[in-house]
Amino acid sequence: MTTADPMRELTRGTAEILVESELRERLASGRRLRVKAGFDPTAPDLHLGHTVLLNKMRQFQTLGHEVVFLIGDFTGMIGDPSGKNQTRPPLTREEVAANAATYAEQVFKILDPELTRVDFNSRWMSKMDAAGLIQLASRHTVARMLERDDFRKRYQGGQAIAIHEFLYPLVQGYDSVALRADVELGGTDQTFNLLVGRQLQQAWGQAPQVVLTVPLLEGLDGVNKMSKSLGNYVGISEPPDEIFGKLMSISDELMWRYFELLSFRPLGELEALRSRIDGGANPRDAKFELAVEIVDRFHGQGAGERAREGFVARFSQGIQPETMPELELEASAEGLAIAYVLQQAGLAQSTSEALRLLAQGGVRIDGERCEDRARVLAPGGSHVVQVGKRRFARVRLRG
RNA sequence: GGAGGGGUACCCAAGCGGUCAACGGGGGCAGACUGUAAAUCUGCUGGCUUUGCCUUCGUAGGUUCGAAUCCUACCCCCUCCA
Repeated sequence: MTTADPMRELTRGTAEILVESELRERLASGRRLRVKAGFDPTAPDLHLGHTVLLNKMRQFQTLGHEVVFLIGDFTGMIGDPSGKNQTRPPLTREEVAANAATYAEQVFKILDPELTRVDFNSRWMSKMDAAGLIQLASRHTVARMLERDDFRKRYQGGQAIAIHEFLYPLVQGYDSVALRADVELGGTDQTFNLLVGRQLQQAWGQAPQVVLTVPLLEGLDGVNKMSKSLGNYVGISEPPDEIFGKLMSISDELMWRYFELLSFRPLGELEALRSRIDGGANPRDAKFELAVEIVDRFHGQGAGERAREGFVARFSQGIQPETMPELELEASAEGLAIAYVLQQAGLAQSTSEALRLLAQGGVRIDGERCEDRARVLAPGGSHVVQVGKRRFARVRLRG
């Protein structure tokens, strides 16, 4: 990343920068900027989609700016009953602390701990009294609140909007006032809230923060946003082989999107890589580079290369992986039916499904395809069972 | 308050007394082809002690030899009128 034109990298993969000229001015001032991003205090289990924002924070750190990782514990301790989350139970102080620790563990694989300030908005919000809150509320209008898409739809649709729901954007915006933020980062779904911050800062006589939003990362299917519930995600705590394998399964098109949003490699390098592929090089090798980089990031230097070697051995040469889930089953004298074993190993949801997989040739035992639904594994043995191309388990039969 | 339409497997959506574990599409899984790509093609897609049995079509009852299909009550959703 060159310091010659930081804007080029900072603009990379952004959805919107409001206002871009202001960002240029602040960067040009040479001042160390305070960059803020807010996070839910609920238990985090981060996937690559979340890291798009973290990567952007990291870029600012690399350029020498101060990054504030703000945990919205104040609202979390009250409990937010709004919107879809019908009843989100309030978090205790201990839970917030525990979640913050979990965040730190994951987040510092990307962010530089030395340059990150972890803060909690309860630090100032818990001190604000009713008068202060009303004063805060007086700085914003109902009409502007109703500009927010979901509020507007609910209002027009005759659905209830509780007063306190208006207070959340205000609190979030006030965080920027309290921190005197120069820049706030967030997902595109946060645009409205981030803009409230701008407005409130002006009301408090501060220069309004620059708002920079990043897009929601597409999941492995390349269509929907990455989310745990859709199952199209790569968790940053997953084992190296898993992360590597998942990344290898994405389409070539999506690969470039991931390079843009997830890779730390400078844009110039990516352009060079792209032209090599356009010139006829195997896109798979580019995908290797992406996967190695990502695995290294979360499992340490060298882990990516080991995952790549394992991957090549397994899929290009058909060798079994070294590590796989293991389990031990109690077997009777006559042994255990293969369908039952598959189900117990978690390779099939039910014995019916296991039988279907057998019929379709999707099952291998110790590397040999098995289509015999009546196959029985004898007690005392140990076998590697496999479903499809990438799901394995080592099963020992006690008996 | 009145009139009408609808609730079917992960999602959409047929079926309207037996041949329905339920057409078709999507999604998912497996196979072929590959670069474990994509696209394409093929098969599968409720459960089980699996050549048979058990449980599913909003909920609870009922009619019938037999119901997702008919009847009754109830719950929920949508549209129109007031």
